[in-house]
Amino acid sequence: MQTQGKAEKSLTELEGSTLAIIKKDGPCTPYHVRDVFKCSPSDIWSGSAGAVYPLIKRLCKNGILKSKSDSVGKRKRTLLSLTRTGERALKGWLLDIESGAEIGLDPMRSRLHSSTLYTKKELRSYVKKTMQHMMNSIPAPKSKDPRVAEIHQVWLSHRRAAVEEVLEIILR
Amino acid sequence: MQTQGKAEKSLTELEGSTLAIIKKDGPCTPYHVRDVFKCSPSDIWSGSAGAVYPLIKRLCKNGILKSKSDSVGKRKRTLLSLTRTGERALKGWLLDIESGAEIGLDPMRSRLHSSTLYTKKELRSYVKKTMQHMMNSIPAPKSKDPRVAEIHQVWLSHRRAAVEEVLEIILR
DNA sequence: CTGGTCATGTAACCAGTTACATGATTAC
DNA sequence: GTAATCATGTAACTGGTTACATGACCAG
Repeated sequence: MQTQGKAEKSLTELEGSTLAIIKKDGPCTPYHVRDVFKCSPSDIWSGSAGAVYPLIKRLCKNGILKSKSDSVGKRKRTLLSLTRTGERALKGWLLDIESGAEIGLDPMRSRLHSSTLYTKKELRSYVKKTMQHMMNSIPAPKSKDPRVAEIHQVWLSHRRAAVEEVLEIILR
Repeated sequence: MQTQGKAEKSLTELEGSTLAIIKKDGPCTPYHVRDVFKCSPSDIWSGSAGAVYPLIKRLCKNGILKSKSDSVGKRKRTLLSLTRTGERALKGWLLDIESGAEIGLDPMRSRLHSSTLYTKKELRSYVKKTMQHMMNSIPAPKSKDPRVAEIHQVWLSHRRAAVEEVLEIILR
């Protein structure tokens, strides 16, 4: 039983992330939101125009976001911010236990669950190369907050540790 | 430059996982493939009929899978196996470094990148509850191989460790 | 004056979702 | 006999993708 009038179905990951970006980076343009997704370390969200603009239009229509026109010189733009409903929805997303507990998608995990399809040699070499590639080429999300980069590195290290421990189990 | 005649675009995660299932579990039905996805620890793939049957039809048409009719009593079914092309495609997927290095989607990671939107108390409590929920209620993929359950537990523990270390950084 | 960035959007397409529909077989 | 499971599929919908298109502004 919600106290809400409307059905208030909970936000998707893309919607929640979008609201979080807009909340953090103040009134900002859809272009900026796209940019954040484009520079994110995961390639799950391409941040394509065809995804972001319609999404934002939808959120505005649902009263989650409000937009206001602005211009810098002759160049026009739209500044987005959260409505009160939007703030509530974001809070709900941030504190959603079921969703947060979800293990999501990890391509290496999928592959290791099929470890019987590799030879041991193959697997060892594959894991080594892949983890090397990850450490060298997955970019941190760009942020003014210096901790974001640090946190990113911690994530990568833990992922590597997990993969290597699983590899041990498989090979032992 | 491929030695292939056909374009051979690489498999998606769902396609690769599907081939891996069929390869591991011998000639099997689409129904079985669905079942594996339905019981997987991640809810990324629902294993809905509307996803699996068309996917398999597609893979058959592309010469990746071959199907053969079978019946148990009056009940008809289709048994799937990989073609030679399919074996090659699967190998390619299993050994794809770029894809394996991808960090994919992790709902908790997304949220922790927006840690400034929580109060410290809120965040501590959220993480604790969420990790508890994960350890208690994310099912291991069902498999005859006993290591699969063990590996699953290792993954969960590492994920918790990662989340907790990141939390330390945020709160310090 | 050219290339990069800021800025917004659309169109065709694709792959997944939920919900529906059917029917045989097996276990209680 | 009835509920669960095995088995296959479709239809309407949703929400992403790539590719295309336009235009202002700024730095060299």
